[in-house]
Amino acid sequence: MTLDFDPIDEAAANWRGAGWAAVDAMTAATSITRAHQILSGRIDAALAPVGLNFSRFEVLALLSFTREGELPLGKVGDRLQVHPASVTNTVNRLEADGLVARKPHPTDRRTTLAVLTRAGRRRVEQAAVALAAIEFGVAGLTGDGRRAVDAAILELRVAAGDFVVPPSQRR
Amino acid sequence: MTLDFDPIDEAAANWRGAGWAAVDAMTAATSITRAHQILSGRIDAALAPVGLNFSRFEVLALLSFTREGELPLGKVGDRLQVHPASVTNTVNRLEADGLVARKPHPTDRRTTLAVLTRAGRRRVEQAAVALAAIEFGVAGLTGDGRRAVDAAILELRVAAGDFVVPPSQRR
DNA sequence: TCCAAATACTTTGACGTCCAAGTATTTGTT
DNA sequence: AACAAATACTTGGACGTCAAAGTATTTGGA
Repeated sequence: MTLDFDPIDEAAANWRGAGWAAVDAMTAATSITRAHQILSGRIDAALAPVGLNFSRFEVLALLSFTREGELPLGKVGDRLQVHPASVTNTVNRLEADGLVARKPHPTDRRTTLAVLTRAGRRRVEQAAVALAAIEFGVAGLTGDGRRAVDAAILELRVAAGDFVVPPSQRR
Repeated sequence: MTLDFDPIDEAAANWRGAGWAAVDAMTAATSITRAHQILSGRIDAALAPVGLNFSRFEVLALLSFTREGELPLGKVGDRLQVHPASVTNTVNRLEADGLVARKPHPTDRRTTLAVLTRAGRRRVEQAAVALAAIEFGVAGLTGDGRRAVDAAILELRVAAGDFVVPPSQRR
């Protein structure tokens, strides 16, 4: 079911017709929402044969970048910006698949570490290859388009307080 | 917990360090994913006091743009690009709140129409005001940024086959 | 030293999404 | 006319997300 008109253009026309405000903001928000839908569909499809989904992959990748291949669950949530309950859930499933193990923190007994297993490391490599092969779902975006998206969204993320730009490297 | 570095830059550096491919594609995909997270959080927060969430709002808005305030459920799914099961679910809830009613299609008994109620029409107006007030969550994006996002994502949507540009209006 | 507050994680429950399968009805062919 | 295929929607199940509440442990005063 492919439409023969741009549904976002159509929505914008409807909003104007109804006299509703912030039409340009609406189209930007809708575009981003739809882009996310497209990407996440493609990414999960590419990861399914490898036995992962995007959240699980993100956790494995993050662990693989650390020196020891381990990180407290809380840090994982902070880095990936996901809710603690989601981290628990994701790590449960990774653990059930033997890709990660839980290990007590050596000095703080409140804390649990997620440790990448041998199998987890192999798996994340496969997944990275699979994702690169589909260009992370952004096939269809030119280099310029990708840079434009990165730059525009950087504004949004900074405004949302995702991170503080240190005074030394403001652009 | 605000980081003092850009987690996406950090991820890009890690990917390069690991020798993984398609780093620019990865950052574009991650940016879009994060932008979606930010927007959907803000939008749902703005709609909660009105008693809606974004999916429900989208259905009401779509109905409000039609001449009769009604549409077959299938059309709703096509326009909003959501799964039929999600439409059923969303309409169930809207119906439970008295914002929409189901009505049999006059000639095709397979088809069910969703009809906007008086209350539904009032509610969608309130919601539109609430969303305009927060600029659909894109506060932080300049006009240029919004246009850049729209244009770039348009490429992506066309490439994904969201709609076919009629030969008469190719740009 | 003691204890309230903060921190770290898990559990439970409400919702949202999708897929796959099931029911009802209509369409298109033979 | 008969019936297989397509269409429209619903149902049930698997998963993902978040919020709120619960448990355990550590921290930071008084």
